[in-house]
Amino acid sequence: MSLRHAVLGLLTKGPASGYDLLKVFDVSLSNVWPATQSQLYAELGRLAEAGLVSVSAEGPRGRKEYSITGEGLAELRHWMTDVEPARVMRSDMLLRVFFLGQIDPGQARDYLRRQGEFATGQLERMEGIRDLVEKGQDDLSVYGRIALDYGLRLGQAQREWAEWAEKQIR
Amino acid sequence: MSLRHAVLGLLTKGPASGYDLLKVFDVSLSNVWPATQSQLYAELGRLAEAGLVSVSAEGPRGRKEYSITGEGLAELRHWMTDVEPARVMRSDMLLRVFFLGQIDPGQARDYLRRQGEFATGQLERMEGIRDLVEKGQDDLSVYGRIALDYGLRLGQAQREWAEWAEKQIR
DNA sequence: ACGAGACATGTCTACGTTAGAAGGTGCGGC
DNA sequence: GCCGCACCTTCTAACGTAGACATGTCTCGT
Repeated sequence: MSLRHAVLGLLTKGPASGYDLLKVFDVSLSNVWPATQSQLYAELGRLAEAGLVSVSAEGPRGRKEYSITGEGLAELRHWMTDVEPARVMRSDMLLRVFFLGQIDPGQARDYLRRQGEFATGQLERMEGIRDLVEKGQDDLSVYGRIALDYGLRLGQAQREWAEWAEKQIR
Repeated sequence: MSLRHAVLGLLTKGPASGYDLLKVFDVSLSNVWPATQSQLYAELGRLAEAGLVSVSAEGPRGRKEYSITGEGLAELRHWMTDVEPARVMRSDMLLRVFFLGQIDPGQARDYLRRQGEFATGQLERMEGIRDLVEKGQDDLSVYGRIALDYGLRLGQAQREWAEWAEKQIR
C-alpha cells in the first residue's frame, strides 16, 4: 500500500491533478514505484475520502486539483519514520538463474550475457538522466540524485555479476 | 505468473508434494520468489489440470506427489529461453528516499543508516549460506551459488550506497 | 469554423498475491 | 495405547496491479 504514500509525497511539492501526477510518475517514480492511471485516480479518491488530501481547486474539463492536508502530511511522516520498508524482493530474472541447468550451457551463457547487456543499457539511460539533473539543488534533485545513484550502483553490480557469472559456466 | 515456473523448476529435481515444495521454497527460493502455502497448492492444482505436472503417487494423509511432465519441461525451457524477464522493480525503501526532504536531516540520516545496517545483516546471513553451500558441485549448487552471488554483490552495493548517501545529507 | 490532439476523469474485468481459517491423518515417544 | 506434533490439503476473502474501455472537454493551428 505504498502507492498512497507515493501520492502523498508528490503532493508535498504542491497541488496537482490526477493527470499531473500521472506525468510525474512517468518521469520520476516509475522506476521505483510504477502506477497506472486507474490506480492513481482510485487512490486519490480514497485519499480524499480519508481526509489525507483535499480538492483544493476545480479547473476546466472537470479537472480536480488535490492538495495534501495536515493529516496527510502527518501520515506521510509517520510512514517514513516509523514503518519499516518491506524487504520482499521478487525477481523472475534471478528465478531463472536457479534453473539454468535445465537449458544447455550455451543458452545459459546467452541468458547471462543478455542480463549484462540490459544492465549496461539501463546504466547508460541513468547516466543520461544524472547528467540532466546534475544542476538542480532543490530537495527533489538532492534526494532524487541519491535515489538515482542507488540505481547506478546496483546496475553496475548487476553488470559485473552477469559478466562474472557467464564465466562460471563451462 | 512465475510461481508456476518456480514450481516446475523445483520439480525437475524430482517428484514432490505440495508440502515438500513449501519447505524447499522456504530455504532456497524464498529470497527470490516468496510463496505461501495456499498459493502453492492452488498452483499445483492448475498445473496438474493443464497437464504440465501429474500426480505420480499418493501417500498417507492424502499426500499427492507431483512429477513434471514432458509438457511441463517444455514449458519451463520455453519460459527460460524465450520469455524476457519482467524488469519492474518496486521498492518502498527507495520510494522513501525521494521524500527524505519531508523529515529532518537527522532522521533522514538515521533512515539511511538503518538501510546500511540492514544490508550488512543480510550480507552476513548470505555469507553464512555461501560457506555452507560451498562444497556441493551439482547444478543446484552451481546455479544457486551464482544466484547467491547476485545477492552478495547487490548487498555490498547497497551498503556502500547507504554509507555514501548518509554523508550527502548536511 | 473545424478537426486533431492534448487534457482529464472515471469504470470494469481479470489476475496474482497475501493472509488466515479450517479440517483431517499418520508417526514417534512415553 | 494414546497424545501431541508434524504432515498435508483445501477454501475463502481481501487487496493490489494491469490494462482495456468509455467519455467528455478545451486549445491550437489552419
